[in-house]
Amino acid sequence: MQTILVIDDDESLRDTIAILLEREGFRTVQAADGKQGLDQALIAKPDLILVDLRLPLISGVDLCKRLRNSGVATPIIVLSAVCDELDKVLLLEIGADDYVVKPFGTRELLARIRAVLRRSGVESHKLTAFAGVEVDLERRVISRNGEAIKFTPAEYNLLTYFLQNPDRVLSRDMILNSVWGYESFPNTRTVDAHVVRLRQKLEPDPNCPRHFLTVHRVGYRFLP
Amino acid sequence: MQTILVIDDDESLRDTIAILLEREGFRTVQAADGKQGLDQALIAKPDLILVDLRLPLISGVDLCKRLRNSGVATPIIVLSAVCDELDKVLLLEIGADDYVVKPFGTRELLARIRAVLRRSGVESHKLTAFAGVEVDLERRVISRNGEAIKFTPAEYNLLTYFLQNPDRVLSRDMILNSVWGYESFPNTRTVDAHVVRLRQKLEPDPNCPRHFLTVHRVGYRFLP
DNA sequence: ATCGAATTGTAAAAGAGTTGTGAAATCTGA
DNA sequence: TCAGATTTCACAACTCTTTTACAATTCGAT
Repeated sequence: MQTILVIDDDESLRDTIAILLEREGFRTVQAADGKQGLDQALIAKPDLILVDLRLPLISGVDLCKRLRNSGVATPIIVLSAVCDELDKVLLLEIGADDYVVKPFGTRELLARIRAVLRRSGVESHKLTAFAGVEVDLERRVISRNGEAIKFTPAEYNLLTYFLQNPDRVLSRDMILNSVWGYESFPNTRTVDAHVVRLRQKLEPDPNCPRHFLTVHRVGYRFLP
Repeated sequence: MQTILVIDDDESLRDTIAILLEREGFRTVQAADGKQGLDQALIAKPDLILVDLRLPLISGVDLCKRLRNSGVATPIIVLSAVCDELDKVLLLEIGADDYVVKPFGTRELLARIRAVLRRSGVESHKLTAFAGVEVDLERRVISRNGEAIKFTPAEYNLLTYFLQNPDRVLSRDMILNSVWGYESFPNTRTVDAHVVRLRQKLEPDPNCPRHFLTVHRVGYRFLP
């Protein structure tokens, strides 16, 4: 769960934003002035900071500067009541990632938060299975040499199971239990059928598998 | 020359604003109630609308909703006598661009009008969903090749959710939670029904979707 | 080495489940 | 009450999964 720090001296706006964010599954921390904000930014270690430009004690601009100077890389979105005071160049210089002009729509705010989080987040949830083949768990996309390959749900589940258990001998029963669950009871041959399809889609030469190996009389083994 | 429609039941206030605006080089059109206002908004095609919240016949809130629902993207500034009745989030959800609390200074009003006009002009808040289709989050207007398309609230919400989560696999449950909220429990087929309508309205060929893709046994994925 | 029983590879058929969609039922706000 | 929006339903169309059948392979015992 991601935490967002909201720094604004307008309590009702803070609450509105907090409710909105919590409804969307974020955790929120609030601060009413720049000093509190700075403290919370360091203590609560939020994933993103929403900060008003005009703040008591320490202004939003100073807050950004100080955070950046202490090596805090948390993404920051600046809120501002006045369009004109938003010197975009300045904002970027002090290390803000985006800005929103008040009054703003909830959807706009959410969209910007998501965009910034996505940009700043650990760029990509990509996982390299083996030479040329990548699996993007978040997007549920599998690609070879950059080109997406279509997988059915069962194939996808089986592949990710192999990925999570590389280099181990996996019996058909283990595979059935882990991938198909305890509530369905397919034939063990089902596993074979799916492995065949994984090989056809992913092995450079499906006739001579180098990654999805058979372990005779036991099951299979995945070698990255 | 830019035209501004002023909707307020207080005739002397209307006149004051009109004189002020005309002195600044705007053309003005007036309306005394919500019904007239709606008519004028459609007939006079103003560049901006100033509207009081409390109006005879049709309230300011309804007026906004109706305009946005009929695909009118004209920027709207809401006037209100009471600060408290200004639920800012609500205002933005119904598609207002800014608000001014009565009594207001002429300088403030002019500044806000200019700011809104500037924003709505060049730096529009339009977001390109995909080829030919634009979504204006701020005004809740969706258009294809410049022509507005009517969307019901549920359709609009679903679309913006897709827009905010491009290229990700979204399960029906995720969609229900995010778009419908935790308090209603519609059937998962409801999602399908709405996706169908999005496709009918937005896909070049609804029979062969290129943007609203099905992820079998999981949900959907939006591809810009 | 060779045989044969067991195991695995594989295409294709059969089966199960999912999605698309129009229409009906239900809900909701004016 | 009515109109529009939303949700549910029913069934067709479709995709995916599982099974099946048979060929190919493995491997231990002759």
